[in-house]
Amino acid sequence: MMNQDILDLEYKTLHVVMKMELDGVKIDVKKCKETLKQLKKFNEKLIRQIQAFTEDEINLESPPQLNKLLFETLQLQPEIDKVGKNGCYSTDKSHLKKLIDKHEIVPLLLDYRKTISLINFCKQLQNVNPITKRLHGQFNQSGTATGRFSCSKPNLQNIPNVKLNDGEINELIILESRFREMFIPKKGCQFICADYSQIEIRVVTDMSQDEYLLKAYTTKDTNGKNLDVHRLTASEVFNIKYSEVTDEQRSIAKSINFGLIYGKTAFGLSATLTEITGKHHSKEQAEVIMSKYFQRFSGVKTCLDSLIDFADTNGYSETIYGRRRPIPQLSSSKLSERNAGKRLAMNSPIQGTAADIIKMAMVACDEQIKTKNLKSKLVLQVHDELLFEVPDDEMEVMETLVKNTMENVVRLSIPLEVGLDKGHNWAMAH
DNA sequence: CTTCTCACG
DNA sequence: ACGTACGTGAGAAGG
Repeated sequence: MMNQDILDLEYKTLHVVMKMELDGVKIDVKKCKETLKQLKKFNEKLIRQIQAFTEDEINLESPPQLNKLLFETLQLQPEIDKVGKNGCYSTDKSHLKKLIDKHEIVPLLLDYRKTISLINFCKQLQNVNPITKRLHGQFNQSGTATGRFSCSKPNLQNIPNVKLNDGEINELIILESRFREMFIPKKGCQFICADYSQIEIRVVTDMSQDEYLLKAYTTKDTNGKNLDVHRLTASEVFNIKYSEVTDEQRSIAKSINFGLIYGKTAFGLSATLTEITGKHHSKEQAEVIMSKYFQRFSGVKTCLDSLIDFADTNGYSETIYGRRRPIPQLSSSKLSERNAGKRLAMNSPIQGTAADIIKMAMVACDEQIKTKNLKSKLVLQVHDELLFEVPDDEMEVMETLVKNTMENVVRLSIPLEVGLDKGHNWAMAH
């Protein structure tokens, strides 16, 4: 039986979600069509270039046919890779990237894949409702294992999110960066986009009461700004001064911090290290870093262990607010299944608590908007982010309302921080 | 119906 | 010895 608090939360959320679906979101269909045209042109060119390497036409969507082309006709070496269930070498992005210098067809294939994916996004975004002229995705409130939403028809939670660097010249990346620009507020309105900063790591901090994580979120640096968790992690793990952490070290620390949320192993970390640094890292090297991490962040270690213990004795995991997820894998006779169960036992309370918090925030924002008689509307939720369509004359009130409501909807032992952005499209570029 | 690939958090 | 990072949805191919 579900915890009554969570049940109440779901009932309140239901109402908010219903309005969000009915209101929908406005799409710049013109921009979408123009982008589609350019993508199709780009795609046709790529097909011509790729087919130049093949005798007879092959279907690029077919992994077996692509395998034949790459590893038989063109004689590429599939690098130490294992075969999948169909006896194929994987040709996904990460594997193709390793072959990028081996043959000129590889970058073409990568671009081809991207254009196909972007073309499909274009097609989906044009399906606006003929009456409302807006796009009404379905935010599925029940069904996920952790308490998150999912979204379908179309899925509005996986729209490409690419920020352009200055001087970017890659045409595909530029096209990709347009997708969030296609989401626009109705006339007389702007968007406010509010996202929780590192909410999952903050949840871990609260659950673990880890000394160093608490320090990261409660002390300020010399400029009066909050410490950067990843930088602090790097300085602890690599035994260096906070101010002397390099970008690469910070990046490694970041992948440790996110990895721990998923129950990453030394094997997985070694692969990440190899990718980040471009130099091979063994499992043993990764183990040294991991043990150093858990030695310093011993509160995190204790916390993760007790999450596993809890799920082991109860058969389910639980968020701070009492949302449960059954984890039958923990009693499996197969070790690999039990290990998978342990990862779920660590991850689910963390991801689930974050999901609980943003649901509470959605309800609280909705109540505030109602009592203040505002016309602002919630139009999208993307796990740790809320997008509001706000009339110009409500901008000022809404900015403080949204930020304060989200940051104070629950009281953890460290502050929750919300980043706020506003603009005339979802990309907030200008 | 399953597998692969790719987009998001 | 075992397999190796969690949670989603969409589209295409192949059995």
